[in-house]
Amino acid sequence: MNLKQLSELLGLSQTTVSRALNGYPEVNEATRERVLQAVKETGYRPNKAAQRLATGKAGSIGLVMPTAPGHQSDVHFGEFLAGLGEEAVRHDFHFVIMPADPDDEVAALRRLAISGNVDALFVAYMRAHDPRLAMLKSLSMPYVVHGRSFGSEPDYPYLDIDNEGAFYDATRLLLQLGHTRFALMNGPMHLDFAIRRKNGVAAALAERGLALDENCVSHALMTDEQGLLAMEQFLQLPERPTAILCSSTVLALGAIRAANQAGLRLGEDISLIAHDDVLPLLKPENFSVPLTTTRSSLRAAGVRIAQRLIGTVKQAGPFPDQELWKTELIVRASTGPAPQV
Amino acid sequence: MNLKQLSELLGLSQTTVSRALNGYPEVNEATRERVLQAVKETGYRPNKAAQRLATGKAGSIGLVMPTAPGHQSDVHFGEFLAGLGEEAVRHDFHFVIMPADPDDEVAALRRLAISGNVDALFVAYMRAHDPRLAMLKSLSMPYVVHGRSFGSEPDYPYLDIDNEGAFYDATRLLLQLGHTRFALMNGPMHLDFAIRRKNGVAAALAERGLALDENCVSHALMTDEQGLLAMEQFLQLPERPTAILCSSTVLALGAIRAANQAGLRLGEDISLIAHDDVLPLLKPENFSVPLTTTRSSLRAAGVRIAQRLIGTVKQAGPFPDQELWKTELIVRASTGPAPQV
DNA sequence: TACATAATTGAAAGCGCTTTGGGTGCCACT
DNA sequence: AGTGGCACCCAAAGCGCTTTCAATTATGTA
Repeated sequence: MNLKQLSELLGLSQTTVSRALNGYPEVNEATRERVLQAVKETGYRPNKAAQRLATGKAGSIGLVMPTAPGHQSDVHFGEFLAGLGEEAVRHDFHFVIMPADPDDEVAALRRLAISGNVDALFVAYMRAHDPRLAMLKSLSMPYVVHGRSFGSEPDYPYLDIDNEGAFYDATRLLLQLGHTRFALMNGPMHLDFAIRRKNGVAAALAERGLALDENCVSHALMTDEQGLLAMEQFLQLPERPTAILCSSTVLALGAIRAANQAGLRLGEDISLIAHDDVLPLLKPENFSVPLTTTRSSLRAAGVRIAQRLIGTVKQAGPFPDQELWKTELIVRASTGPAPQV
Repeated sequence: MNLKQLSELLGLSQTTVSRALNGYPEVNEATRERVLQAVKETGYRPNKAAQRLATGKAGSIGLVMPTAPGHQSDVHFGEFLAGLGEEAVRHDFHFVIMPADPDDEVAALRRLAISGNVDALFVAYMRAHDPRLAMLKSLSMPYVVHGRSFGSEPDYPYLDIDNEGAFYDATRLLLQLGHTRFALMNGPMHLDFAIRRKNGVAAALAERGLALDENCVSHALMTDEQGLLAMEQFLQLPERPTAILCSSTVLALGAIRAANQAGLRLGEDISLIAHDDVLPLLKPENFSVPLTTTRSSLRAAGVRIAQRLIGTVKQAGPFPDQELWKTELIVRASTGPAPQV
């Protein structure tokens, strides 16, 4: 069933039927009713490809999903997608997800953009000096970046959390508790958030005349195994750290396992603060020793970015171009006074 | 840059350029080279919407993502998606993901199908007597179901794991270890896999003249919190179970926390077998007491389903219509002999 | 040399929709 | 009666591609 058939069925022109469906004012209410009725009975749905071809709009936002045979799926991705979806469903938008090898992301993004399949783009996993920014700017298609790109002029639309502030605050808390030996369990070094978090820690330490020992910094994929490994290394250091900052609750999972295996009590022998993306699977309050965290909901960020993206496509009013969300510092049992030596 | 511009640039007709690009044999190799060269230089990419309109094919597979403000994102979804993506990227396929309220899934699937945006459909989270099956059959669009629908004639294309067999085997193992009091921590009751797993347990117990006490069966969302709750209830039973079967490692996470809090030693006071979807985040071998599991990779299932879907669209068939994968029973430390009373 | 045949290329129709640029009545006002 | 304005409706062009059908040139064959 297509427009032509439907209009013939109704004895109307395609024009009128199309107008009736799209809410144009110049169609008689009675005929509009008739059309709507016929749509219900026939189950007619406009062909999206044709619609897009004719209007240039498709009601879809595009994103690239990094993937490869060895590539681990990322819980954070799913959670963020849930947020995007929650908002998209309200506007009858859908996603076009282009899987792409992580090495091929710029090209994949470009292909996606000029494929004509999407109205707007979303990009995440930002790196320092991210090459995708230049490409996006050249594209004349709305986009929003999740995160920022260290070293690039911040003149692009983004939503980010205050990573530096979060880790600055967390570090200060630990300093106040008397800790002096710190370790940072971070995400991959090239990622923007990792850089900023490290800077936040360093800044807070510097205020007390302390510095972050490079041996006490790990950069790795945010999996529990990497957390375990990193923690094991930290614990073997001659002056082992008593305060651990952790870029994800996933890493914390492994880190805590390592600490337990070493017979250390969390919140007493060793203190830990993790960043919490509010993953439904890993609630810090459910850890056997509830975790002190810096918190910011990834899902909420997804919702907000979808709002901005869809709003821009629909030309529904101006949105702030740059948003920086503060995180909350939530104190639970995994932090305590530095142990007396 | 579109076909017209490109062909003018080359002094060729759109026909020839199109044919050159799509690998038709009747075009001179020299001109094909010339076209390919121009494509490289200009960065031309065909408009997918137009392509789809003209051919009816779009190189995309569609799926519905259940979502709603309160709806928890599901790690399993992300992992499965990673599998689909791994295969899709090899064929330059993409996904169209339609977020939809869980109550609206049939309609959403229908909308997606007739939107003309996708070449094939994938559906998961199958229920007993699933209403989507009838709809899919009426659609004349390729689809593959992940899982099956209990109570429906199995005449649709699916890939499923042998849930009944898995839990039958697991139960038998525990029986052999001398356990007699069993509990099953299952997924939501209406889901197909939950029904079959329960049947598997019941079948194995029946062989020994045992039955599954309804008080020892929980049906809940597969989150760690629900696992905790369910376990707490089991432990309060007058005759508390010594053998726990768990539909997911996520549930097991909570269950184990509850057991620990009750001072029970896993693999000694209480034995547990969980089904392992091979989530990168939750490796059963990394649990403080490594978990005995029935294993089947969700991601591998994603890859395979993508293969079948894409293969069917590309008519690179034929593919088996029904596939039932056996699971592996992997014994680790969370199972031990039943404690002497 | 003449003619069938193969190898290339093009013109134009069509995919299903939106939208521009007219119509056609009908009414109120001069 | 003539004019302008309104409320409705329609024919047809166009979005960017594929594909049918036809035309042109090159290559053999008798």
